[in-house]
Amino acid sequence: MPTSIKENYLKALHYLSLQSSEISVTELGNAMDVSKPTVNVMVKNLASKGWVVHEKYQPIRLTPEGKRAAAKVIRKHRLAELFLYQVMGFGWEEVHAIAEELEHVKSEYFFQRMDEMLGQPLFDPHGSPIPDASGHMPSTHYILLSQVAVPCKVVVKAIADSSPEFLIYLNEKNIQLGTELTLIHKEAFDGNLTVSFNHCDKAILSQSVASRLLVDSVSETTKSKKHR
Amino acid sequence: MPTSIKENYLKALHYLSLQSSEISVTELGNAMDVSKPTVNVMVKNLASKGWVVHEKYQPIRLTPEGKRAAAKVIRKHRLAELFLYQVMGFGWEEVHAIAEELEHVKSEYFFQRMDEMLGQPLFDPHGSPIPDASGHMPSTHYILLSQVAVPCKVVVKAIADSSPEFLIYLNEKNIQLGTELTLIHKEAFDGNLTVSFNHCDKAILSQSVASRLLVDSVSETTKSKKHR
DNA sequence: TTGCAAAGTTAGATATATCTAACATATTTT
DNA sequence: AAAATATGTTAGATATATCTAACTTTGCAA
Repeated sequence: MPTSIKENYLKALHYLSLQSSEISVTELGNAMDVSKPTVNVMVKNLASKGWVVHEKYQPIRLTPEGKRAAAKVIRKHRLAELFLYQVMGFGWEEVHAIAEELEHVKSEYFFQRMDEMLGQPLFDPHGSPIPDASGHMPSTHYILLSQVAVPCKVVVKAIADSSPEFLIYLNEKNIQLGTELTLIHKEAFDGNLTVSFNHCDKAILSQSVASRLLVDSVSETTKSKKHR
Repeated sequence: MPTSIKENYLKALHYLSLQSSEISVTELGNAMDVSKPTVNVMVKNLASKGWVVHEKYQPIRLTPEGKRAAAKVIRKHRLAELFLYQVMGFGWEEVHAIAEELEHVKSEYFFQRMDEMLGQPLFDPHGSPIPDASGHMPSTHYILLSQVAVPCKVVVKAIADSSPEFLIYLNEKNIQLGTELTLIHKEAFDGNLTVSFNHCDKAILSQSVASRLLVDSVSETTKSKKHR
């Protein structure tokens, strides 16, 4: 069983692996907000547990067991977030911070019961998929709003940044998961996107915002309606 | 803010204080399952935080701030137990172990919300009173079943031992909080108590069991019906 | 009232997770 | 290709929480 600190390293390694499976000591140090020597020591430790592979001056890489261990922590985090949102009535901008603590609770029963109460949910309140109990991370195929070509119609599927600041911004703009955005114009200079939604709202979303929203394109033939 | 280990020492000190406000290093070591030197170091640490007073070779004593800090942890524990029982449907024999973890969650919102959802409850599933948010521990006046003179009628008000083993025993015997016990006979030799309850059940409760049940005597005039 | 056992303390070691300072290796730039 | 910069490692220190071994104090009993 990893300590909660090691669990946090595993999570960080998972998120960094999304960019590239090869992770540098510096990157991990920045992500965990610790010095490079600290990373060095910890990586040796994680390697001895079989969660990463690492050779001198080489990049760090999660092993399959490491990925599974990370997914189990992320499962707990996301189940907790959805529980806090759905059962306890917290706002989607509040759940992340509390889930950061709950994810380290060891009791499997606690999360099993959450899972049951929520009906084996597939997504957390920010649209991120919930890994299964055996540590399998579901894959998603969403794209960043910033990478969509205009004009186009898309649906907001997930949020790539769960910070309260960003979520409160979305609350104010009235953008939620499932909101259908019609992309009207993209400013070449700064990437600002003019969008309309909810049949009347209109907004200009900065590059910064667009790169934090994961969307799915709405095919004219309205075919795929799989999840949420 | 105490670390979760210090929170456990505070809890142990609270429970030992119920017997006598003067606590020995040995007692605390036994309660925490650590060596005496470990207690020594930790007590210095707790004293530097103002939670205990301790002079060389003297007994340890919780300060008012220490009592308040302990009560806050116990509040979290008991709120968590009731939440697990009432909202999440765990058995009263399961909640203690999970609450041992949840009590260390720092987020005040989490417990505030539990408190609201449960309607500012006064007692946990084992009948123990829930301290208020400012760290005030309510007093109770219940007596141990083992100390009641027979014949008599009493109501089970609280359980002095939340171990799954004991609670499962009570489940099997069909004894719950609120169960009215008619004490028929007390064996002088071993303290075995013959009791009847639920209008038909009868049981012989050992000294060991009777000393783990907190009861209130049922006055013939059926006056006080304050809590649960 | 002395002597010994129980209780408490000190000293020094270990494990985890962190740091800074100094050094080593890679990579990039000119 | 050499110099400069970035990246990574080693060594040694710190804080927390723990241990064992050895020593001290207290208090009871002979």
